Amino acid sequence: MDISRLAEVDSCTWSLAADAREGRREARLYGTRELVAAMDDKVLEQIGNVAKLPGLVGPAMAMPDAHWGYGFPIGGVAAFDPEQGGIISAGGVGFDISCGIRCLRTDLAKGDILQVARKLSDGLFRDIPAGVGEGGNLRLTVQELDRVLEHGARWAVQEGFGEEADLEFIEDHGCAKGADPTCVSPLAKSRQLGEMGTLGSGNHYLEVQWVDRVLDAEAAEAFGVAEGQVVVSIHCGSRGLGHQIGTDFLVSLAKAATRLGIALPDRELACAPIRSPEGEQYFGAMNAATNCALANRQILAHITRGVFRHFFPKARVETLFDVSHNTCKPEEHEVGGRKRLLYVHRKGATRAFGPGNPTLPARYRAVGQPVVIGGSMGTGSWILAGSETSEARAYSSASHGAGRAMSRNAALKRWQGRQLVDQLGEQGIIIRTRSMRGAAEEAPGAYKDVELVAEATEKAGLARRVASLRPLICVKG
DNA sequence: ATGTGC
Repeated sequence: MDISRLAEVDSCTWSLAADAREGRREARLYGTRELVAAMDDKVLEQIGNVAKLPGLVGPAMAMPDAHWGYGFPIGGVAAFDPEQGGIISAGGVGFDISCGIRCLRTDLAKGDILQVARKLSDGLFRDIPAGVGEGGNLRLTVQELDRVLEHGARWAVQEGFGEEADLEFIEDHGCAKGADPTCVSPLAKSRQLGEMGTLGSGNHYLEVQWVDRVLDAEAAEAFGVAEGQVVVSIHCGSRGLGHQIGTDFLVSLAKAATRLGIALPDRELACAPIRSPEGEQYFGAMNAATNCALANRQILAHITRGVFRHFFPKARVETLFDVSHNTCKPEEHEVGGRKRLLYVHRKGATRAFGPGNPTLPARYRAVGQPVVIGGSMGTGSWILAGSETSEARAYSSASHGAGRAMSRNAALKRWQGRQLVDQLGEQGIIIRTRSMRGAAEEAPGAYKDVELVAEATEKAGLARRVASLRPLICVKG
């Protein structure tokens, strides 16, 4: 991107000035000069378009891992005031509603895994349903699914998938408020009846990792992680249900925008006022999809525990945290000296509440919310903590991953899946997948350097680095 | 992201 159009506010903050004639408010990109300059021009165009939407409060923002998405960039954050005509947008949440990462900490050491790595990868690959259209071991009725959509991970725990103690460490304690299954189409529900407890495809994965380096000893202790310790990260979302809701509401919100005379800078930014029938219906459906994703990750965490217990009967496998990456949440934030209720869209961005936030588990409250930056296949990941400055910087938001640097098609031309899997194997990283095409699309080289993203996230004041993770086993969707 | 794509 041509950064000469941007003002350098500080070394990690780049501003596209408001333009009254174009009806555009400020757009802001966070990241080092190198990361922002390497982003596609489309990121600037898209975040500039978001800055034209009604009821925006503060700048439209892009996180350091941002890249081109549908309407909003992935890595986009924007807050809207419902009392000022603020909108809600399906493109601002993303198709995979509440896609996110469940992070489990174990009391195992890297050496324990190395002794059984191949067999453990067999067990995970056998028991974790993964891949396009891959069904799970559950078949629900519509009535049962409605309970999933209302109660989220709580439903899963009640059904015997996991432990009550997991719920404290899930965003919203495992159940998103405002879910309304009656806003979800029969088609969206039917697509999900056989897909609870499945990983999906694309960038989704389950990874067994070890803690390579601790940078913040106090936060690491609060999070219960230490160097050499093994953790498991499960990255997945709301599967067919969330995708169908996104598809359904793009149409419904576009009609609402036309009816209400909202000028859309891009038709992919279909949206409706938060206080409108279509806006409220999308909010109800989106939260239902969030509960689907939270239940999905809860079931997968339970399956993972089962596989680990087979090899390590006494191992502790506890939920460190579960963060969503694709959400729109009503939150109170201080703007101009007063608290305001805002609907914060985070698309490919993590909520990152800072120290002292009363909704955080007591164990983490003093250090801030755990934030997981998921790396690309076979590279590193990071655990961070929400920082004091995150609220003022980005309504308490941070990066969610390495972020793509190259399209899937470009990656397919450049890499071969089998070769990548073999190369990573030589580095001691076991990749298990049913799709070599998917593996090529997910080539590490098609992503930004996660080290640079994590560093920039900290420098930009969005979250501070706690511990880096290195992969041992990766089950790819 | 996706019973991947009209």
